[in-house]
Amino acid sequence: MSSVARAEASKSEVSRQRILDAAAKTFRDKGYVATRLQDIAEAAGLRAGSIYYHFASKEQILEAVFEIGTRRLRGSVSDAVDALPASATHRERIFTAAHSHLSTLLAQGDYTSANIRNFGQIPEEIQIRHREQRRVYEQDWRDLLENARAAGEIHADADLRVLRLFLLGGLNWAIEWYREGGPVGIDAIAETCCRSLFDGIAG
Amino acid sequence: MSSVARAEASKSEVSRQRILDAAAKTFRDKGYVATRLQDIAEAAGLRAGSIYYHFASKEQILEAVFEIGTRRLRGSVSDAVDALPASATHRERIFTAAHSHLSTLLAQGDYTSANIRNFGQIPEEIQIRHREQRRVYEQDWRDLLENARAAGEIHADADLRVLRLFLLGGLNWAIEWYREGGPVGIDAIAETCCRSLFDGIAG
DNA sequence: GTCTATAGGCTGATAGAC
DNA sequence: GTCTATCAGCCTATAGAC
Repeated sequence: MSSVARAEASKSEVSRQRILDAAAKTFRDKGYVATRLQDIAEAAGLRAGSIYYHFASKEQILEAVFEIGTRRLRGSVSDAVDALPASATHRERIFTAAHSHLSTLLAQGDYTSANIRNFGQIPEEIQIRHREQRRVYEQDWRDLLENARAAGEIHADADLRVLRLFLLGGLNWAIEWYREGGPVGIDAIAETCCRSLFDGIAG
Repeated sequence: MSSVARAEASKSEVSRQRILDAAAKTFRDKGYVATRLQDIAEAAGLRAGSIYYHFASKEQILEAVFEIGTRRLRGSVSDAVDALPASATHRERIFTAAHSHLSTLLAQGDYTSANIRNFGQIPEEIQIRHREQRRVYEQDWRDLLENARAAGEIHADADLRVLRLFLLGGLNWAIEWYREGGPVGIDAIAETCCRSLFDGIAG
């Protein structure tokens, strides 16, 4: 009976999800162009031709992965910051946001890191279509930093744009070197980066 | 007469150089896999087939670009730091290194940025072959930071590994957003990042 | 929904003329 | 040294059976 307001996902949705998961992982690891439909199909447990029942083209898979990646990132960070008590300092908010950003990137699936790693090298048309979505997330960060400065928690003459790009860039870069089970955990990275940036490393 | 101890480059060397320049730029912009021999040939002013007089394969072009990229980066940074007076503080050394790193990345050709942008997504075999070269450059940075800490210019309990990866990552990330003639220059970026990291941004 | 089979286009690489 | 011509292989996408 299809009228059960379906409590569980349809077969189609399950496959679609498997394809997206596999694509995100492979895009992240090898890059979009180097990824073959066959790679995605193998990892998703079906044949390459079957993908076209769910997606019209390889590009559409990329766009879906990107869309999910940015949405999840923004969602995680927003949720984490919103969960803080109203009494939280701006510094605490920024730390929480940074931690959530890093955690989403490194531990919560490949959509976000696939997005970040491939964005600069994909066809311009697709970049343009997804730039707006990115801008929204960046705006969240602008607000975080500006509010902190307005409250006097960041000194008045700081260049917030470069600061934002530097902080997020340094965190994003962890994609290139972080390994699960390695010498440093996600908490420690977020902690070190934020504390260093706020308090300085000078002895 | 070929015995003039050749003051100018041979025709072959000129073409080889043109190919490498074109390849570095295209690898940087579109990525290694998405770059066609034809793209390189067009930018270098010859036909795709002619490339094989100079290189045995596309992979060999990549390896040459990588080798040059890392060598130039290390050379620039070393030269800049060595040019400082012996009286320079460790902080000045680190700033100079950061500035030179950034400058090489953003203003001095595409070899270094092609390397940095593609490294994580190329075949593992090539990664391994070039990892040693990278390690040498990273060691330069380890030394810079450790010397600074030993001299008391970085506080004693700092996690230098994460700090190094954070700083270099934040600088490397500028590849993704820096535009020549944009609102912020290279000097300003290096200055903001280093000063923020050393002195902190807390108000 | 997923399969197999294959069309159609592109690209890295080679061969031989000049 | 560089060209043209071409081969061989691969990969996206489609068609039709089940």
